[in-house]
Amino acid sequence: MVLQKRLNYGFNGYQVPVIPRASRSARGRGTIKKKPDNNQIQAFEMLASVAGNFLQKNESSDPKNVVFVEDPCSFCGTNIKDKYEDERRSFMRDSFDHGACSEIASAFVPSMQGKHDNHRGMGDSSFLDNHLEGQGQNVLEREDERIKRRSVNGKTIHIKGCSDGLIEPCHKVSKHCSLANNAEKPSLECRKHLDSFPNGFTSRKLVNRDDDENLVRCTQLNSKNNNTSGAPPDMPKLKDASPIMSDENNSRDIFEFENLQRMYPFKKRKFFNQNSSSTSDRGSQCQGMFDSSDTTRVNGTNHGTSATMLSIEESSSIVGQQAHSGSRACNVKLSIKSFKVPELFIDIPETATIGSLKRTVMEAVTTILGDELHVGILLQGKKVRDDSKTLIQTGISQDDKRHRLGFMLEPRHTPISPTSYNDDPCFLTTSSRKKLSRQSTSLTLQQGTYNVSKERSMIKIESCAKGDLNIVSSLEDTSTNNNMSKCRALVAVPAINMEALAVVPFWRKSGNPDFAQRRIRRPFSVLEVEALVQAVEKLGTGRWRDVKQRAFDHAKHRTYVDLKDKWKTLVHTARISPQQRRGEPVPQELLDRVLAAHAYWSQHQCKHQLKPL
DNA sequence: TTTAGGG
DNA sequence: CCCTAAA
Repeated sequence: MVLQKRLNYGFNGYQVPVIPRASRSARGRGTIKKKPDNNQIQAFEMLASVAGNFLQKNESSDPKNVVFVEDPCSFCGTNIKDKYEDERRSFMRDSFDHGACSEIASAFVPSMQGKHDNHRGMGDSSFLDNHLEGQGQNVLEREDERIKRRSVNGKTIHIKGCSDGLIEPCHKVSKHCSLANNAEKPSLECRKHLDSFPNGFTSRKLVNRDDDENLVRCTQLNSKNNNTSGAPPDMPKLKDASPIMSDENNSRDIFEFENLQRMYPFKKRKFFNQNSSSTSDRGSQCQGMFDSSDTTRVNGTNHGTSATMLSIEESSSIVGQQAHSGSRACNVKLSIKSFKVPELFIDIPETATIGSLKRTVMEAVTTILGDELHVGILLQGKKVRDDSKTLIQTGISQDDKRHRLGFMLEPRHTPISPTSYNDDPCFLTTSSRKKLSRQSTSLTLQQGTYNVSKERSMIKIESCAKGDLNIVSSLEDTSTNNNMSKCRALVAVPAINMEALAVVPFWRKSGNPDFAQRRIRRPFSVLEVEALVQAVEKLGTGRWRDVKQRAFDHAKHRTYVDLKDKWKTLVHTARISPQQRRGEPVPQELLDRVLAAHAYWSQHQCKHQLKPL
């Protein structure tokens, strides 16, 4: 079926980090490959998809067919609006107070369209405040006003009650989607779902309900449909309900299905279209959720192009699909590009027990993920099971940056193959990883750069969008020069996939390539070039380690491979005309020396001996 | 781990 | 800069 195809397509885009080559070829630099934070983003996007659904309007080709659900839902027995508002407030209170990413705020503030910029840093309190105080109020308390506003925008919003179950609508969606073109009938019923964000996102009440199988299903993707190599991502499993749908239930999931898959193609294309992202641009990858139900939200540069499912610009978080909405039944006019989970700070004494650490982390994470999960802790790849040990006893101290502490979110009721990740979580077999990952999210403690008091270990939890990791890693480079190196960033790596929600944190060395991040680009300065030239003149072109040691021993970010590469480019640069050269101009004198040295050492095999030039 | 080269 | 075969 078409939907499945599209879904899998999207998943593949995520699963298989194909982005790199394609994007890299565009410019050959500043692109990302197998970024760990992509996975993170994915994961949280999955969450976002639920959250986003709340705001999503699933507009048909006819913008008039925008429907909101207002009345209490008989299924959940809750007034959606009230519930949403409660959740929103709770979320805001719990999260934003701690410097949550502003993007989240926007996610909860549908009326702030157009006000969201990329590059919003975390903890942009003023930004948050503004919207929380101002427009945030509009979300529900002033629903009518919002409706008015929308109406002014030429859209008619119908408010309709949710009279039946939350799930039932799902199976109707496909129909409605197909009808969407005709603007016959908006997928009204679907909206019940969509608009019940709290139910899907933070509300465990609903999810926990034993009789709420349907709802659970609706927040899951059909894992059976992994008919391609890539395992489809999944929502974090908030409940140990069966994520597997029976055939008869299949249609029910179409809706969520749709919403999720909708997102992926965009994401995928985004990367492919990321034709000029410089390193610094990656900081902008931290995006929030946006309500782009209003077409005014559409970013002018990334929509309306022929790339129906393609266009997502780096800086935009939502892509309007006006241009082709009419030609595709199920196209929605918005997509969540990325979703940032607010950072959480955990300040815990070293003498605290592992158990308390777990609980603390759990508390924080629970705010977002719901509390049907518990935290597992990995240290050096091994699970720490003894809750009574103290952190220090376990080897978790602020002074040791290398202990590589990892946190996992695991479903309470789902036994996780102990052998699998006990031995080495980084080398899970595909199958075992699938088992694990289905309901697990991993949080990894990575070296970071946060200040911490001497007596306490401050662990920063943050979901990382691309930019974040970038920041972290770049700070790492300079950590030796500041006093921040003793801290760590706890990076949430919710690699949530349908089939493979990897528990695997990111030991780069462990060989898991999915968690590698391209280093930031650092052009060589003339001084560096000079040092390099001088060293090569002395040592030759085949002893890069020595060159490194000799001239760049203190430049942690310059590896001998870097130096070798630089020499390569220097030779090339020296051979081309000055007009063709780019970047900071290298003095001709240096380039001459490069050629000379290169020529010399080409003749004289630099056999481990210092040869005078 | 390093080197050497292609991408 | 990345990725890797080879050494």
